[in-house]
Amino acid sequence: MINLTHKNTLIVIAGPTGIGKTALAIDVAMHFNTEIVSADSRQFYKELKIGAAFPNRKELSAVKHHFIGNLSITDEYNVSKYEQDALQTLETIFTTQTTAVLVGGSGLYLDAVCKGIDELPDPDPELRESIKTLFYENGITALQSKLKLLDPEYYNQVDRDNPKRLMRAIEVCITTGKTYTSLRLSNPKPRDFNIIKIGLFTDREVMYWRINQRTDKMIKDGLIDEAFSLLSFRNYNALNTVGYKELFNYFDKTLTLEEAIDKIKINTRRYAKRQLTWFNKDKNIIWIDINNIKNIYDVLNF
RNA sequence: GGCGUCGUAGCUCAGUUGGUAGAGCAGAGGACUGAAAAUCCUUGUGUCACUGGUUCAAUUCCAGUCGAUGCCA
Repeated sequence: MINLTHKNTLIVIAGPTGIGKTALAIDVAMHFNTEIVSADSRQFYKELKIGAAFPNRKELSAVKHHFIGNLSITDEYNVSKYEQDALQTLETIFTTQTTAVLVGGSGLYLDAVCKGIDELPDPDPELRESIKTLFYENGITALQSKLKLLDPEYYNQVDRDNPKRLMRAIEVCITTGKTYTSLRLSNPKPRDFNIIKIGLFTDREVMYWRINQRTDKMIKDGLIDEAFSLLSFRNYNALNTVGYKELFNYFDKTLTLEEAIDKIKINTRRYAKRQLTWFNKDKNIIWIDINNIKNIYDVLNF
């Protein structure tokens, strides 16, 4: 049992994909008669209903959800915008409620709400293009030597073979005229609500079995048609997503349908593992076995 | 039934002119600040099918057995 002050409370529900976060969030939100804020970086996009495992119609009508299908795949969006949007939504919810539910599998997005992220510039599309061009034409070593000049300290810390991170750091240095290191403070921002973090887990075997089942169900529910209808948008970041990229390869005939489905399962498992790596680092998470899910109300009995 | 080919890591296979073996994939672990379902890093001991024989030494050569597969009947 957790002793809380008079402040409002945010109940965070985290965990790997397919573990049952959606159903639990709805249960908890109904219990507290409140609303749900989603922190799933793919459920934002209204075109990804099947592949991003949207809550179904019944679930959506049972509890008010925020950030489900609120964007289009062609929209530009990022964690920083999400942080602002989510905080504003929470503020609104807290005008009438003392409790709110935040649920999702995107660790970075969850953290953005819970502790904020540093003040950094949004990407400048033109600059980003030119840095990409540098990379495509001259390779990773060009990025490395550029970053070494701009921010030797960060250069010594980054995973230097990771083009995305090198590019972002270079981009920040150029647009601000400062080093990325000097801006990357990792200072948690104070929030004026209490946070209780719940993590859902189960045996690895069961988790993988659930993922496989869910993938097969998505296919049955029409994932192939959904992906096919989005084929012409494949270059948008929102479609660099498990479930779609593999089916695009099937449409390209570089994979058979069976291979594509297997690949979706494999990539989903890996995604789940990466999520666990992220969440396991967070010592504030109270872990609950999905077989004893009702225990959550002992934890939340405040 | 005869002849041939194959049987090595969870899977697909490489290799050892005889000194007990290595890739890809899968799996495992990790990182993570405006692309995050993204991106990146680390990680390979297994009765070399079984039983005998030759040999200082066999997964490797020989014989037999079993299993797979192809061709002929």
